[in-house]
This record gives sequence, structure tokens and C-alpha cells, in this order.
Amino acid sequence: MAEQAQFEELARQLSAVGAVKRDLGRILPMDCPAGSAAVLTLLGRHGDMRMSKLAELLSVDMSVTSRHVAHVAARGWIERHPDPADRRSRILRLTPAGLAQLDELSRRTTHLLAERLADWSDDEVSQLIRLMTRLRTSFGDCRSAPVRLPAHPAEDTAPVAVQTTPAFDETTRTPAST
Amino acid sequence: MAEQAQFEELARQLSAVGAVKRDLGRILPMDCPAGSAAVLTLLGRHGDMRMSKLAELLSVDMSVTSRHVAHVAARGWIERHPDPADRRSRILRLTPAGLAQLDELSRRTTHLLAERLADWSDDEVSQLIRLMTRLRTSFGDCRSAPVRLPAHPAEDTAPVAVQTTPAFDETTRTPAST
DNA sequence: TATTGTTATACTCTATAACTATA
DNA sequence: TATAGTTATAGAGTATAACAATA
Repeated sequence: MAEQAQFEELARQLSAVGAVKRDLGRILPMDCPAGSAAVLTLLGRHGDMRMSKLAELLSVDMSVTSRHVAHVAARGWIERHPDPADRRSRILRLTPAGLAQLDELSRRTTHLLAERLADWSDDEVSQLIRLMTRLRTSFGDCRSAPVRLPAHPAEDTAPVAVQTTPAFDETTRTPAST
Repeated sequence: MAEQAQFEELARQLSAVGAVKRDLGRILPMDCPAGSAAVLTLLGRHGDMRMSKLAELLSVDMSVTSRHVAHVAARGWIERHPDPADRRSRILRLTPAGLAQLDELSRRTTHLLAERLADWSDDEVSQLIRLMTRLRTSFGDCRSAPVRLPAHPAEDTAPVAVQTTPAFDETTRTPAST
């Protein structure tokens, strides 16, 4: 277990890493903001999936996912096919144009990183990736921890398995006349 | 130098770490959003400074800094004193109420991190801090590259920061970038 | 004329709530 | 009744540009 001063410093670095993210965002194509890029990247990495799965991988609300997906679909980078097994669902799939866009994103991003991290060793980059991944796991697991998953692992392979089963839905307290 | 696949993965992790930041943001007091928290944290760590210096440490435009500072000042957490040496400038200083608020922020943040990272070793946290700090430096240096730092480069868990000028030099006239 | 800081405007990202259509 | 997804609305963060005051 680490000390308090370390946690304060870690919080500071987490806040500050936003500057790096903004730098990466600045090199994106005009019509492909970070949210769209994330959608394309995850579809490219994990293959076809439904909205709810994508929302889980993005760690954002499905309403947010829906907006990003609509933006990406409007540009022809993905298609939304109805799921024959559950017609409420829509299966997302990269189009050839989407693959091309994804290639362009990858090209720009890796170019910038290669330039900025020119003096990093292969091992250092791996270390950072490993620790950031673990950080995300340490946080993300709490969203599925108290939930007892049913026997069937749903579909596909779940790398993080955050299958949020709404165990507590107490957000409907009062209509709250806004 | 790392490979392309590593850079793609790093970009993915940088994008995904936003979820952790949002989790941290959710435990902040109602009237103290992340931008305000960052202002208080940096003033607590680096001491009194002017707007432009704070903007540099935040790595955001001064217009953004101005908004955050106005929010924080309106709640009495900082004071803005005119700089006698340059009356265009305003020196920012934490008030006792600001210090109290900063303590509360630190308490909440470290509590959440200690909970989530309970199974992390002291050394792992240090590694992550070190690598994130270096990442920020590798990116931020392009903004302050032409600046020559004085003999003492600060060590250990130092402010890191972009620090284009020594802290004791008040009349910053370095063109920086922009 | 250049710099410090503020304000106005616009855009992105996010969450909540209300809604639909299926299940 | 419950779930998958959409849309409307609101709030926070950021950048650009126009502006004020001072250097």
C-alpha cells in the first residue's frame, strides 16, 4: 500500500495527463473528434459489437455512445445492422471507409508519439502501458464487483467484463420538476 | 525506440484513462469542479503565482485559466493581488478557506485512490507516477524547449512542470511559444 | 507596439431524464 | 415490467478572437 503523498502526486499526474490527450486530439482530422476516434479504434480492436458493449468499453453512458456512433455512422465509417437475435439491438461494424479512417488515425497518432517519445526505450513504453492498464482495471472492476454475473458470459470475449447489471436504480426518486 | 503497435496501445490507454479521471471528478464537492481543484492544487504546491504562470502549469490557454480562477476567487478560496512590479499582472494566493478546501480535496482523492489501489505496492505507484511525469515532460518540453534551466534541476518527486523560468524570476519575458 | 488578463462565442464531451421499440 | 437504444437538455472544459489596461 502506498502513502498519502504518493496518491496526491498520482492524482496530480492524472489531472495533468489531460494536456497530452489534448495534444493528441489536435492532430485528428477535422471531422473526426476524439469521441469518434475512440469508437473506430475500439471497433477495430474488438470487432463488431452492440451499442451497450461499446458503451462499456468506452466507460461512458450509452447516451454518449449513441451520439458518437451517430456521428461516425453519418460519415459512413460504420454501419448499424439490426441484431436478428434481439431486434432492440444494433450491431456496429466498420466499413471499408471506416477502416481507412482508422488507418489514418493510427498513422497520425503513432507518428506524433514516435516523435515525442523518441528517447523512450521499448521497455519504458511497455511499463507505462502496463501500469495504465492496471490502473484502469483497478478502477473499472469496482463497477462490476458487487454484481454477480449469471453463468453465461453473454457474448463475445469480455476483456474487462464490466457487464453492468443495474442492481441499484434509485435515480428515480422524484420527477424533480426542473 | 518503441514499435508502432506499442504507440497504438499507448494512445488507447491514454484515451481510456479518462474514465479514471471522471471517477475522481465524481467525488469532488459540488461547487468545486475539476478545473477549480487543479487551480487550488497547483497554488498549494507551487505557491503564489501570476495568471500566466498558472496557465502554463495547467497547460491550457490563459482564457481558460481566467475562468477557473474567477470561479475559485468567487468562492473566496484565493485572492488576486495586483503585482506592484507590473500592474497588468495579478498575483494569485490561497486564502485560509482555500487551504481548507484543498485539504478536503486531498482527503477525498487520496481516500478513493487508497481504496481502489489497495493492492498496489508502493513501488508500482511510484513507477506510474514517474512514467506519467516523464510522458508529460516529453510532450511539454516542446513548449519550453528553447529555455535553459538553471543549475539545479530539482529532483525526486519534483514539480516536474513546464517551468520555463525560475520561480524567483517575476518578470517573465520569454517568448515561450504560442 | 507588445503583453497581461478578461470576456464573448463556439465546440466537444459527459450525464440525467424522458421517450420508443422491443423483449 | 424490464431492457436497448435514441434524443433533449444541461453543465463542464477548452480554444479562438476581440477587447481593456498597462508596459
